[in-house]
Amino acid sequence: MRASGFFISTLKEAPAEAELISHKLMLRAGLIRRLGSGLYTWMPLGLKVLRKVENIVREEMDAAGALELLMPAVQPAELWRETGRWEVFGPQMLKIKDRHERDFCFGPTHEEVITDIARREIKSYRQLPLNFYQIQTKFRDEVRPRFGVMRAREFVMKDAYSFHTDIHSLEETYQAMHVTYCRIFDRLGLRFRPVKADTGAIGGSSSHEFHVLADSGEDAIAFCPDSDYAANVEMAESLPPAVLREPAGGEMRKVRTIAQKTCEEVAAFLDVSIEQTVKTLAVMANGGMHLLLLRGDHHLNETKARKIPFLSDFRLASEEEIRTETGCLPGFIGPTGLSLPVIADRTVAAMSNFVCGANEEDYHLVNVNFGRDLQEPDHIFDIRNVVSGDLSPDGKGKLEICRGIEVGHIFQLLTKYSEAMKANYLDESGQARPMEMGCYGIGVSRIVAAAIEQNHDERGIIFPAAMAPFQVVIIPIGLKKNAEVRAEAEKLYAALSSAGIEVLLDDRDDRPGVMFADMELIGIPHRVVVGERGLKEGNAEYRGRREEKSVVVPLPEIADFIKSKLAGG
RNA sequence: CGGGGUGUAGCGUAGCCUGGUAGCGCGCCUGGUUUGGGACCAGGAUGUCGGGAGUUCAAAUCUCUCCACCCCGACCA
Repeated sequence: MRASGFFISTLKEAPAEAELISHKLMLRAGLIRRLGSGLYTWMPLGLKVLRKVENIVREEMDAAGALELLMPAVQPAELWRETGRWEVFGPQMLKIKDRHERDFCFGPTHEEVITDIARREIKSYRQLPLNFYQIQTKFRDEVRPRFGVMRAREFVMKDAYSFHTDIHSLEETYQAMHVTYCRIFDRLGLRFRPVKADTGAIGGSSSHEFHVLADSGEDAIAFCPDSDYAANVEMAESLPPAVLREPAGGEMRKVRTIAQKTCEEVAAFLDVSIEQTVKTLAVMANGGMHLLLLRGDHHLNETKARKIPFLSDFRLASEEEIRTETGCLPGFIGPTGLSLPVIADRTVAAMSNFVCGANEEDYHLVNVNFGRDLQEPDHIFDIRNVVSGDLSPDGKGKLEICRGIEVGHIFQLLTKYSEAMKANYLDESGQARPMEMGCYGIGVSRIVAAAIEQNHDERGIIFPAAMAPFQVVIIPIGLKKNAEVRAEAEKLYAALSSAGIEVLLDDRDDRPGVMFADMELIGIPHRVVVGERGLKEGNAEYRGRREEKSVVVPLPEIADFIKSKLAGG
């Protein structure tokens, strides 16, 4: 490709709307342009990158025996009413009406459609297992689209759905998809980690998310450096402390803590560590107030709390409710002297001589102990997020926390959809049985942003080879002025092109600095400069995108030199 | 949806408090000189100052209202 016949549209300054580095770079490099909130055009350059990702996904899915099809983006409401998700999915679904006032949606996902296909087409156990996939545009009316294509409303997704006679077969495909996903992300050159995930509203048993590791990731991941344990922080269990509760020390005392409301403030004010403090959260659930106890530096995990039957409908109590029940303000409440049910986190249950609110404005209690100053907690549960340094649930070390961008998610749906939609097959004995199902998603467009998030420097994008729009750029210096430069650049361009290498000839005849800066911003992995200076000695210059210095290569060798670089040399 | 903020040329922005003929950098166009890290000189084009209403002799500036976008939070197969 010649730059003069292509469309390169770079920006020196990033539009103010972009916050995240990948978003800024994608706009500056001219990969994408925004049309509206969460709506992006993939420009020719960006589309090349997107297609690279799609093709790798396609190749690996095909290799794993999955079959590509393409379902409609627009789906009739009837299907969604069958599974009850027309209402359940909520405002995230873009609902539309056709000219006959019939309800449709722009598909946010395709379980209903594929299950409809399955029930029509699959009759016999002899046809199973099957795994269908598509690469297609989805629309989810996100509460808050942000970060460019990272969390856009319209986006490209690969979604696969498998059908089985039994759970054993489902497990096999699930494992095969797990392996396939690892191969895909490996080929894309990404640093990633599969993590155990909450199965969420979609239901089913097992579920893994695949996260690209990046500081800007939206999800927190707890992982154990000494094993392959990794889980979404929402999901990771915090084990009870390994040490037993220490014996009670001095008398409980009431201390004045004027205007010191948060545990941080109280700890600093009393000059004790925050690990000695207990925070009390008042929640309304099951028709009454409950107190949740957490160590001062820990955070409530709502998902875990909701799994406790009598807290499933909890919400934080209002200031008014707290005042009525405890007689004081939030910030000074504590578990002593109240006849409200107390649910202690496992860590709190093992604490002694702690600091907590006194249920009196501007006062806290110190040296508080269960069994002495108040009764033992009514319930002990794991209700907090794990933090760095916690014991790994697999018993193999301590957890660390990192951030990740979710680029893949695999689920075992079991018969949730096949039962709702009567997708049955006949088994060996002629019995109708619901198919077991699995579902496997990859956020294709998001991968591009995630890759940039993970691979960039102050000059711009550094594309992994597998998704670079071009592998090599030839930059001639003085193209119009110097016939020899032109001839040699063309010769090299022809040689690399005919070798099937994706090469860009920057024939814009701009100043060298402009061409260098553009190509570095765009992130082309390999660069060859052909200029008067080198030609005098019969040389071209090569520089890798990650390298600081150029190397001089004799002209007759440059094509082979590039080929060996592309081969990984 | 709650809280905060922004909207001025393609991009980045000044001006707004204290009302008086809209400015700068980059980009773009023309001509010339340049050509190894985002050139220089000369000339030029581009603005319903987000929309509407109001106050005023006069509104980018003050008031009201609507819209769009961004940030934080809640949400997220």
